[in-house]
Amino acid sequence: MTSKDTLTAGEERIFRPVETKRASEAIFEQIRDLIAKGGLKPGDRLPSERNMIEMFQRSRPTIREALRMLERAGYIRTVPGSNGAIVLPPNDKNLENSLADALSIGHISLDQLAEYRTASETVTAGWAALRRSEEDLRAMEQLLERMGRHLDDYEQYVDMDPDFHGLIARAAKNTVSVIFNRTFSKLNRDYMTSRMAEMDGERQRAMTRRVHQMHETIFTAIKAGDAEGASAAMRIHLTAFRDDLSQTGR
Amino acid sequence: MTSKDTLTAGEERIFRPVETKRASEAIFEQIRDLIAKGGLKPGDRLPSERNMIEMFQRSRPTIREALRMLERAGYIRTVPGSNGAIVLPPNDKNLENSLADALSIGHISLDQLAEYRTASETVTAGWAALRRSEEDLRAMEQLLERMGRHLDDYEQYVDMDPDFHGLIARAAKNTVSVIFNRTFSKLNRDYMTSRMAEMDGERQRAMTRRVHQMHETIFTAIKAGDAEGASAAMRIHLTAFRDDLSQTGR
DNA sequence: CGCTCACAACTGGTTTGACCAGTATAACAC
DNA sequence: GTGTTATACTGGTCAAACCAGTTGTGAGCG
Repeated sequence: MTSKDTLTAGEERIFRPVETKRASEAIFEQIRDLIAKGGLKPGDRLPSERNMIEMFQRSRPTIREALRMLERAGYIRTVPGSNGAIVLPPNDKNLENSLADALSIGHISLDQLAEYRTASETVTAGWAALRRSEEDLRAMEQLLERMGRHLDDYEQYVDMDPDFHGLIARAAKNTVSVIFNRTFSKLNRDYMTSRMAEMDGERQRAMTRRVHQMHETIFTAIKAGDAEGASAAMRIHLTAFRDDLSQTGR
Repeated sequence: MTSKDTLTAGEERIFRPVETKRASEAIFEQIRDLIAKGGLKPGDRLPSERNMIEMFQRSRPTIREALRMLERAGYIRTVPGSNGAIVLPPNDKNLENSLADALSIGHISLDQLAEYRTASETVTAGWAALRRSEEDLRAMEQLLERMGRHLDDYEQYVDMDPDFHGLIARAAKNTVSVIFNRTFSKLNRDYMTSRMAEMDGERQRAMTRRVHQMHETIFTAIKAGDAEGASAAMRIHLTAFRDDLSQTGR
């Protein structure tokens, strides 16, 4: 307050942080956006570094910094000698990895993850009931039938579980659901199998059957176009499943 | 099959891919591991680039490539002039960036994103109503009051909107919600402002007021511990908001 | 003595030009 | 045809330099 007319620190929220672009950052964004918008499809090649020098009017180290960023973000892969970096297919590995990182660092607890997953897939199941195509239904029915043949082999069954949930996400016609679903599935899977391995055979079989029945219920609701029912069934399924697992002790 | 004793292409999964390390990659891993293992804590500074030249016995461009990767991965932040890159606290931008990247690379339409966001924040609002602390309520109330003073300046208002939703996510006590919320806000923001900029002043003000009223409603429900009400209000808010924006034409 | 201010010694951002070890391709010999 | 070999690329790396900005320091002022 005693300062003349200079702004002091600790100011109100009048200013937004100014983003001073690094050249490499700008190049990164340009290429990233082009890929995201489909201007560059998976398998396509970027120009060679020396060609990009002319295109971006920037030096090679600068361009290389941008390439390293793109690489880290999972957009491209560069191999020496081979002409130009290759655009990678959309891949959730990065997402899954960073989520896994956050998990291991301990910022996200398994409980919170499970809770969010339950909510997410509950909604997704509802959408699936409204939007599933005949093709979706066929795929689910087929998978369910296959899963039904493995009721006594929980490992096999658990292996296929993510696929079933994945089909639902696909049927929901929302890409965000699909991506998150895959991430959740992957993160939960190890946990799931290890917990089930602790059970005795009797319990494993009982649980597998319970799970399968819920899957059938969910499928029936989705087939009937019953969004409410599908959501409810999914919520019960995931909640019950969580309880089942946590009962195993610890 | 007819080849003598040489291995043909398309071989089985006998070999693991050999990883020929780039120098910058090796440096990246060294620093990343040091940070992950706690050898470098958030707030610490890396040595200056020129110092690292001697430590790693590598040239500056090489070291800079490693720094760009670390930056992209969310481990550090570099500011010009300031001595040495700063180690960031885990989880912060890291996850959001890879989430945003993964979302944008997956060719996700804004519609789908908005739909999922609506569902996600609806659930989150419900949790917030059940779990908000006094501190959470105070923060929301304060922010709402400040926002109420900018009803005629939609730019300012829109700027604070993500903060409000962020507070709700925080109150929901689910880290996944917080992270996703931030990601959604980030992705929606540019879109939002550009759409509102197309409106005439009258409409902007009317809309800002409508939005503010919904914010108040949501807050009231959360304060009252009314999960159903909070969820419902949030759903209405986001849905109405989407409709408002899409009316703008195109 | 304490404060201010200018200057030097940094910092990160960028460029240039060069070299190396590989790869792809096309011309060549067979 | 097939096999070989140049050659002209590619990415990976280095060195030295410049700029614009920050930080730290110390001289000089009050």
